[in-house]
Amino acid sequence: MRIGEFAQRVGTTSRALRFYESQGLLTAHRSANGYREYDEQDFRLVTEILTLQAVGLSLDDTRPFVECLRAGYDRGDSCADSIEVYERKLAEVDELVDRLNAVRASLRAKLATALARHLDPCTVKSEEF
Amino acid sequence: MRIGEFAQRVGTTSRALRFYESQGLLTAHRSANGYREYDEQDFRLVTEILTLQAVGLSLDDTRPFVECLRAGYDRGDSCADSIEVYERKLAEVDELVDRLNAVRASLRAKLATALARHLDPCTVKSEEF
DNA sequence: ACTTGCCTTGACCTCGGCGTCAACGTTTAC
DNA sequence: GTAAACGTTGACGCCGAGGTCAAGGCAAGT
Repeated sequence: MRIGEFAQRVGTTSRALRFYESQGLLTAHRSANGYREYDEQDFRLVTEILTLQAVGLSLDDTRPFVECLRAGYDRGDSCADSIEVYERKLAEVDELVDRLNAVRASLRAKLATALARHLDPCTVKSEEF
Repeated sequence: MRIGEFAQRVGTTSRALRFYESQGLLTAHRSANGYREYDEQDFRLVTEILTLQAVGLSLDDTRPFVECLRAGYDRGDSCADSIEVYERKLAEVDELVDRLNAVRASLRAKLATALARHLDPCTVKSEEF
């Protein structure tokens, strides 16, 4: 199958597929005229990439999963490197959520104080922050 | 005070100050030789910018706050536009936290499944995902 | 006079993940 | 035969918030 139809079936664009290839994630076969040809295996690789991106992994983070599939495992996360990425990413997300919760609290406090001051500019003056 | 010392005192860099000026957030006075001069008012403006950036506001989002201060209010969030930014940003953060929590759950599930499979490849086979 | 250290503007670099365009070759339908 | 609709590579654009030169102007100490 050629790149355009393949891209549509797998749910991405030709440009993205060429980009993944330029990053070394894919290695497309070429037909006689130089056109890229994609098969079932490529479908699994690209699906893995897109699924992982959807949960926030960077392209580079998907590399171990893709290599794991290419090594013959039936799942991208059957290899130790992939597990490590899961764990690292999970820690990153945890930390980000914590930071964002702090930010949220801070924003709520600022908003509440500003609104209070807006409603009653005199009584709130000296106790803020 | 000139830009270098001012930057150091307020806790940023000369480059950042020039950038804020290029974005229309600051309007520095110039001394006879063309050097920028900063005063107490600038200190308050820049402090406001940095404080808001620290809680995740974009530079552009700090604009209403800065304008509010320049309009003579003693707080950057004394104006309606600033309050709106608080509310919008708070909603954004809320949504982001929700999304990240979903991502975290998904990652945890993937990790748990992959680890289980790793430990015991046979029993887990048909119940995953 | 000379060096050092500040200042000025302008312009390009960074990062991720492609989008978009240019200029050209191939396949396919009419 | 020819035009539409594919494909190819290469190169530049985008987003935010500045970093990092480069080339030159000023001020001050020795």
